[in-house]
Amino acid sequence: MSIHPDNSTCQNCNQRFNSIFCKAHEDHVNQINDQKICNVYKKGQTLFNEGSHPFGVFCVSDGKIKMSHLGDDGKEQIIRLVKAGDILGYRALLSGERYSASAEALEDTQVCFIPRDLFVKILKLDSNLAFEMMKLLSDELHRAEVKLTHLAQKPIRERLAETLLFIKETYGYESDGLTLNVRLSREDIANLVGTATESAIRLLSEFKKDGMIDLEGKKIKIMKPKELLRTANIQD
Amino acid sequence: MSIHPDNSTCQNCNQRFNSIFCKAHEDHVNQINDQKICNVYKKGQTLFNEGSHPFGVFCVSDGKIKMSHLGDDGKEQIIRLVKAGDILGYRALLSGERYSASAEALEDTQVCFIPRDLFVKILKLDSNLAFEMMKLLSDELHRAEVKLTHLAQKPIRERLAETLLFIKETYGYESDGLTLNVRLSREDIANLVGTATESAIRLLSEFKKDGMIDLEGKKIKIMKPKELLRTANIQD
DNA sequence: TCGCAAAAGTGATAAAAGTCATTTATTTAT
DNA sequence: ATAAATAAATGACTTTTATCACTTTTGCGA
Repeated sequence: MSIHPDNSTCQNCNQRFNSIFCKAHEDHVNQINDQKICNVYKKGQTLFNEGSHPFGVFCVSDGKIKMSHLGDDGKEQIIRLVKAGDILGYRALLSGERYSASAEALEDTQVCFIPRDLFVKILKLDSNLAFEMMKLLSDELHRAEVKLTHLAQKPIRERLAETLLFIKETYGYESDGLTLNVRLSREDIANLVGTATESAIRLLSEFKKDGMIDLEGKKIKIMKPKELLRTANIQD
Repeated sequence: MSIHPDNSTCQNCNQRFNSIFCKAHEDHVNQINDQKICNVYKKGQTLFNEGSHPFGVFCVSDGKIKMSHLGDDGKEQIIRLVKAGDILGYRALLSGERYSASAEALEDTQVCFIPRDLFVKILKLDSNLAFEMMKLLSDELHRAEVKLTHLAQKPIRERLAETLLFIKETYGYESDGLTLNVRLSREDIANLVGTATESAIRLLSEFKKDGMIDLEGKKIKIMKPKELLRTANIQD
């Protein structure tokens, strides 16, 4: 992954109008551009760890990241999949707490860091940005509440189908229009669904046998999206 | 429950400095006071229903409310317990969506309604209030993510113990310093834990047999908080 | 205060999901 | 290119939890 020249300033970032900063004042974007620190994280590298202090927020210009909690017995629960245009690290910063989740690159990823003080200052001055932030938090809260309800009430089969569709919504397809545009380990998929790795593996095999998906190593092809949606049994 | 004179204006509301409006500008509080509409909901009455449109936010001056999602098979999942000083209805309003949860009074409850336009206007003008709102949303998001992880990873026994402690944190004790200051049906407790009603009943009996709690109808006494905490097996 | 409906409680059973042990396949590093 | 390490897959078995059917208790309205 190379850093494209046109992507090296916030003003020209191809995620500019795809991000929370879409309605931010131009002056404020310029200030962010002046103070931001860009960085590349290799696949598997950690952006921050549960328990450490937030010094700012991260803005993803390219790549993919997973955010996860570590459960009491050391099992990881993936709580969010991050894509280009997303920001991360804001939850702990706004709560005034340490990070409650860790962030790890799922592939080589390019990220800009915006220092805490600048971000807070602009959030205070720019009510449009503040509103976008509140909307983002509200949407995330909604997602978390729905997931929580499904974890409490739906069987793993339905949750796995839902998770595959969620991955599709988040990262989309490769150019073939079938293959999910991310490589996740079976363990990651299980930690997204909230189940044992073996259970996720078994159900993926079933889905393949039923012809809903196709598996080829870590590639997952969605062959019958409608049947997958029916399997997910989503009402809302 | 009578309406206390000193409680009838926002300025004198005993929840004034216990609420999100603690840092709001005095002018803005006065405006809210002019436009607010106070109301009493009897036990079991509904403030709003999943699927309907939000026209403002509710601010609780006295009483208790449960907020819940209806799962696909009609089973309710309680996602939040609301107490005096809390606001509710902001999630859908800020997302620009319909309510994703219903709110029902757990006892006779006194609530003020703040119209949408006024709330949004003040939120735009008052960056202190906006920050409090962001903090509130971030805290709720954190709670939801932790709960989600525990639903995915912890057995029901631990989740029930955690739920009892959560009820204690939210509503506190009665004057005896032992009895949880709320009456919930076994079904409500099960819907909070995320389990079948029968399972909740069975485990509550076990907790009683172990001497951790005492049960007397809907009264729940916490006899051994430390052992309950140990049973909850909380690391964070 | 009686009678009825709803809630609480209990037991038996079934289903769902997790765990453990082992094999097979795939990466990764040398 | 090959060995070692890691991940995926599979089967047998156990544990957890839900479901169903039923009894008992409680609370509420007529």
